[in-house]
Amino acid sequence: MTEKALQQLKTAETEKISHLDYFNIGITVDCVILGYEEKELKVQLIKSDMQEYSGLYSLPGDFIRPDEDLEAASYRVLKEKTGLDDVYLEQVRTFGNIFRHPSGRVITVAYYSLIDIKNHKLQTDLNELHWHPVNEIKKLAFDHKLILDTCLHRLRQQVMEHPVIFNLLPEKFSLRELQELYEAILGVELDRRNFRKKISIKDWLLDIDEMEHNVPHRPGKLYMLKKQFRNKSVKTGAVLQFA
Amino acid sequence: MTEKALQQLKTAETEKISHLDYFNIGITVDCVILGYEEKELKVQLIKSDMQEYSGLYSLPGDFIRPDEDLEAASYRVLKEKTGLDDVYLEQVRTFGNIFRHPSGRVITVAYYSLIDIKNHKLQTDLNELHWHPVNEIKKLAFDHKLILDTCLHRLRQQVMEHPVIFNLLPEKFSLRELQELYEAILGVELDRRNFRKKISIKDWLLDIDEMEHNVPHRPGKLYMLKKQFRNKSVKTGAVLQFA
DNA sequence: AATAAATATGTACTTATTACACATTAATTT
DNA sequence: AAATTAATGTGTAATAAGTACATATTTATT
Repeated sequence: MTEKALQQLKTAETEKISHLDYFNIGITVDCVILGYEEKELKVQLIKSDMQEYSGLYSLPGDFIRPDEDLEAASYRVLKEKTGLDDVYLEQVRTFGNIFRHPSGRVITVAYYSLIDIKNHKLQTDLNELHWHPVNEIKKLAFDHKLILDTCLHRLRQQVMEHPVIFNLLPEKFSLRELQELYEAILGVELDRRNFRKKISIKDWLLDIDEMEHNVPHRPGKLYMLKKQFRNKSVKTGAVLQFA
Repeated sequence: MTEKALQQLKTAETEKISHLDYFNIGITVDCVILGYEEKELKVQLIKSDMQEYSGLYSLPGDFIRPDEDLEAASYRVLKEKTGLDDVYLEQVRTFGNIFRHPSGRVITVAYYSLIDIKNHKLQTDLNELHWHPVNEIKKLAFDHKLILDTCLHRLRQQVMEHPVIFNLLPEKFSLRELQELYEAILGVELDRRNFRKKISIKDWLLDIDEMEHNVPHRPGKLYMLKKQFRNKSVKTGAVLQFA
């Protein structure tokens, strides 16, 4: 923003556009909270109780407080809705069409978060949020279907380049579980041998010399993500990548 | 955003957080306007006239008007600053740290734009913006260095996957010019033969059977980008890519 | 006419991707 | 206890993509 714009603002009360008008835009964060269960990618949704969208679900979100960073606002929403605070979270895009919200001008910054549904700290009873398989979602309140699709698109990009997918799995997992998760996110079938070769080349995994338990077939080996690849955000330091 | 948040807002005047507080956040767009000239990537900057940042340059930007879409706001800034309106423009990220702006709480949505410096419609005399080679920029006002770096990082990603780079070139260009542009953006040297092979495989270019003029060496052939690859935004339809 | 500087082009080598089959192990069934 | 089932675990050949590298050609300049 230029000084010119600020001057405009400071003297705005004497002009047509009033000072207040510039601040008459609400700004929120919306969170696409993703989990993985029963070979499906799922998202937390709440039933919209706005008349305009009765019967439709919407994404959890809230206004950004004037004394709160963007990331702090989305972490707060996450903590309120899931009880979790040490989670992967990434900004995706800001949505600001004039008529996107029936109650007035509201611009929203969309984040997506990846959590382990089996995390024992996860509390789903804090509110009226429930898991919904993303593939079954046809329509959402507001522009939330667009927001969801944009986040899923970004997730698919990230997954091909960075080890972010592990945030959706328990600490220990088998190669089969990992492959099924890739397949669920990318919507493709992968060849087991080629998949294992590719993962092996990445050198992300630690063989912890344990086996699966309670599976109705021959148990597979368990692995963990090496510590140096654990990420709570891809963006951390990312702008320095080419510096 | 949930209905609960709206309820909170509607009844806010009876509570500690006043209704006005929620709207007491300014929201702007900032534009990283990029061009290419003399084998260098350049960005349009204006000298900051804020006391806090005297002597430093900053990115062009402005407040979003209450009746204006996000994209409309950034197109408006672009049109005001360059006279151009048919340009490549893409949202990159929203920056909202509490103290990023000395005059108050201002959240900004960053866009980057790619323009052809030799476009005859370009008017650089509309304002006090000037081109600065991005590699020589060490410090900017506000958090604008971070915004610039984030946009450049995104540009480098896009360039590897999509034919966006052509927005920085005149309609007709030689393979040498194209290669030098890739080298400037990616900060690497490329092998001429391998580069040409890769470009040829992409099948982006139309051989228009013309040669360079006024070059102090053997002229090369000129090419154009095929029409179907002309993009004013990578995001157009992108969310449907995996649908 | 000679020189300089850039264009234009192809091949061998290495690395990555894809397609594909069989022996092994543990749980389950008979 | 033996047979069956269902998944794990592994390797190789074929193809495609990426990398390294040199020479003849064309135009402008000297």
